[in-house]
Amino acid sequence: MEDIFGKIGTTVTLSQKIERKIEEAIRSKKLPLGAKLPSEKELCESFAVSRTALREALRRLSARGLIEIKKGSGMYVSEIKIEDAISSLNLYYDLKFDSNLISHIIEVRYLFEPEMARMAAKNRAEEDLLLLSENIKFFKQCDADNTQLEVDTDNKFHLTIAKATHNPVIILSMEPIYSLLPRMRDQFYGNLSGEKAHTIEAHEKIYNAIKDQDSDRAYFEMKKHVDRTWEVYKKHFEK
Amino acid sequence: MEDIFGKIGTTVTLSQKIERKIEEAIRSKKLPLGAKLPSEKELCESFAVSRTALREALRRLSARGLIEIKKGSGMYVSEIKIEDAISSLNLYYDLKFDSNLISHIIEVRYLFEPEMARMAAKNRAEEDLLLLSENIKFFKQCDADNTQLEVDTDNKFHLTIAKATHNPVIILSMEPIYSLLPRMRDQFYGNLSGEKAHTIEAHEKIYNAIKDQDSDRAYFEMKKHVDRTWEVYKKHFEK
DNA sequence: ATTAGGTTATACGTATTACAAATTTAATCT
DNA sequence: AGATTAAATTTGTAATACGTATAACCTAAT
Repeated sequence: MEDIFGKIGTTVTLSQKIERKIEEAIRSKKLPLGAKLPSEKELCESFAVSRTALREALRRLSARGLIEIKKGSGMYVSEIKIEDAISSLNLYYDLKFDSNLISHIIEVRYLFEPEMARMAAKNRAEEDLLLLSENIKFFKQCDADNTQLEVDTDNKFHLTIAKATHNPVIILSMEPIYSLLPRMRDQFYGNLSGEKAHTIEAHEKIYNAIKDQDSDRAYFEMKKHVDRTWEVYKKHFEK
Repeated sequence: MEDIFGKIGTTVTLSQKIERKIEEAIRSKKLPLGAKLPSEKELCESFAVSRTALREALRRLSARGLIEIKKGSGMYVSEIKIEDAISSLNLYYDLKFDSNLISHIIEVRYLFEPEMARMAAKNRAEEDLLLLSENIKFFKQCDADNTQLEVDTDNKFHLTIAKATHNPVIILSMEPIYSLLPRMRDQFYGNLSGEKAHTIEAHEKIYNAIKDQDSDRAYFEMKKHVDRTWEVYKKHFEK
């Protein structure tokens, strides 16, 4: 097929082209982490573009976390922070947030948390145990009227277990999900108050299994726990 | 705590302030999805800033996928695409990619895929079955020399199962992981050739279980499959 | 009445120039 | 040598101008 009349007006703007070029240099490690980019003036000359177009490209790159711009100093290749990596995902969930998404999130927890507890039992460090036990203690003496704090503490318990897997991929994958749970508080966690005693007991059993590095028991106890949470959720949702 | 000597030179640039203001308007739905933003000229007047600062803010927002800018037409609140949401995560993984990350990814698959197969068996549609069966057929008649294609096809099989759960949260969480697997091809999947017969058999068993909506069998067959993959990986890695 | 064609107003893309503000570097002084 | 000051460098903001894409409107020919 001859490409005589191929597209001309692809409307890929100049600043986007510049953005891609610099991004490619970073991805290919030609610009290693922490490296200082040439100044705006030099880059303008290299690319033969105006400062306007160049700067708009740089703004995009900094918005995505690839570079850090320091006034008066220069521009540096930045290590993408975890917050940057998941902020887009968080924003996505934030805008898509509705009851449908809630049930999907509950479902994911129901599905994955037992396996995560299993891995946490294998890989947990002393530090994780400390965090978990402190969390339980705090949860116990938590003001019963402060539902919000209770739910957040509960949520943190589960997130701590995710982190105790010491698998960064799991942590990154699950973090956006847990950061969404506080938003679900008002939606249905209101009737959690009657569950407090059970929650404490369940958390303690899970904690002990993880402490003993008993993977199967950690799995089993967590499964029991999320199964019950699931029931509570369903019951509440039927109203 | 008195904030007498709080930071002054936080160097929050003007364009960042503008960015936040517009972002907040979008998050709070004051600017609903698809809404047309005021023109640059009007926004400049509203915020009382120069076009330069405003445009740099807009570039950031568009880089993050919150708005879409159409030359000659205007700027519109954009539905954040899934690709936008996970592109940051992909970039993060891309830059962090090393043998350590590989083993963590394998571990995550090992951990979650059986449960995902279980859910897929429950929720799969006819369309999913078609995709899976076509994938298996394609894999069978795949040129044995073309390792790359084989691995990608294998990868796609598992991604299709993730999608067959019909849980968008799972899909979003797992997509970045699967998009990383092709990069692992050259690292260790080279010795997969001897596994082709087994892989086909395993995939068929998994497919049949999902087709029959036999959740437990889907879980079991998938677990057997990933366990073996794990063994192959470990064996290869010991070399 | 419909449609092809052109006109015009609007809106975003790029370029240029100028100056402000923060930082770094170099020079100067003690 | 160390501290202080001055100069140079670098990014941030502003203002103006022109290019180019889009959409709405108008006109004339079919």
